[in-house]
Amino acid sequence: MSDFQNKFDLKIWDVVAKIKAGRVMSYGEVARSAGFPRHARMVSKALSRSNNLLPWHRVIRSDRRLAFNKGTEAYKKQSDLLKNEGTIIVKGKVIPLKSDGKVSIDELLWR
DNA sequence: CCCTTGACTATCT
DNA sequence: GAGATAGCCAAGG
Repeated sequence: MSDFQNKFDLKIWDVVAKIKAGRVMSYGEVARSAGFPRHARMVSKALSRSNNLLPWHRVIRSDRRLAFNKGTEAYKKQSDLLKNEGTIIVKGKVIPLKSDGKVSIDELLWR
């Protein structure tokens, strides 16, 4: 394993581990938050290399769609994990929760 | 080295 | 909104 991967993975995993249930972050946001701007694509690799004990399902694309292709097992698994913690998905897009933990009615009606 | 590969993004049509 | 397109950047062949 390269030196880069070692440091990168640790920082990325650290950020992802701190995403609260019901909340999500995009690959780019995670990368920036970890101190690696422009490394969104690397985040996915760091996650695939992880122990799988972290909330990897809370990391989605910047347009709020899941990164996997609809219909795949991975897609189904991720959406299940998200739904299990109260997050809802409408028209393929993850609806963010408000700070009080409830779904914004505006977000719902808007689509 | 050069080329291809992504669990990506921002910016046009 | 759906495509296409051009950046992005470490890894692996």
